[in-house]
Amino acid sequence: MGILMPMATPGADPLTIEVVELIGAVVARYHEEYEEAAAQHALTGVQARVLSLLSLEPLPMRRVAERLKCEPSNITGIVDRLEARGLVERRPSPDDRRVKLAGATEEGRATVCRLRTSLDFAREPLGELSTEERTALRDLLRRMLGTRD
Amino acid sequence: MGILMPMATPGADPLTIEVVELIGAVVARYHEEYEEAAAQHALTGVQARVLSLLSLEPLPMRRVAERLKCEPSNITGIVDRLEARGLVERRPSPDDRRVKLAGATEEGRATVCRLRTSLDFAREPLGELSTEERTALRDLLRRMLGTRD
DNA sequence: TATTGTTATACTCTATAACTATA
DNA sequence: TATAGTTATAGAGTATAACAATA
Repeated sequence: MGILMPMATPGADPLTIEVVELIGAVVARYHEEYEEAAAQHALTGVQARVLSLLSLEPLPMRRVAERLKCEPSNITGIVDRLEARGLVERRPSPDDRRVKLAGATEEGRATVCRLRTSLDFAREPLGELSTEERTALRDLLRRMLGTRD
Repeated sequence: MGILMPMATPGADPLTIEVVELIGAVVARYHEEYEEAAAQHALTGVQARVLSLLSLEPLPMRRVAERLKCEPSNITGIVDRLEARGLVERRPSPDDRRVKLAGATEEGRATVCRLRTSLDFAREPLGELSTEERTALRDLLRRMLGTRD
């Protein structure tokens, strides 16, 4: 665990540097908490990610790879391991017999629910902020990410 | 690549949910850009992280493991690979002959400099924000993270 | 005895390339 | 021929357990 990086930015003003460092801290915390929550259910971070994705709706393997930004060949093994534990099922697509749709089972969806409960990143640190502050944070993050709205 | 997670938070209000999603987007972007910048220098994310760490000051292997929040046995291989490329050196500690200090070489530090230049996460999206907005963002992130200051 | 770094082992994730079955 | 999923392979990161050297 732990793939994060504290990298000062040369040429930037101290304020920008501090903001970048704070974002790094948020990223680190987000990851740690996610991996921990996943581990509590004997899942890796990637497995938890795929399971959450498939709990919303069944997806062709290829789509899962796109979402994860990895090669399709990798999805085979990840879904294999989830399927072996009864959390995910593969079924052929009615439209195209080449396609397999992967979807969460009942138990898979239940696991995702418990996973969400473990993941207190949302409630805990954000709990410090008032509604006005959350709104301000939302607007700043939107602008940072170039979200049009 | 890609270990990130879009997880709605049940029970939370829409504003909180959106903020969590935005943070998820920032985390995803941060990771992608970091991995990309590392790959441009034929480094993995973890290697770039360790190299940056050691470019500041030499550290005992054990300390590197603590910073990365992983088992010390893993650091051996990571430093081996960096050392094989001449980016890092091991030398015995003068204080304790059990300890090995890992430090970046001249070339290692040069690589870290180039890495930083590639990593435009700081300048680009933050460039959208005025000084006042950056200050506001800094204060909100500080409060979120419980930074005392 | 305890600690530091290493080795050995096994598992997961990753990219690449080749294969199969469909289209 | 093109596409979806798989298999095979190799490399990297990870945790666990056992080991040598040193404290």
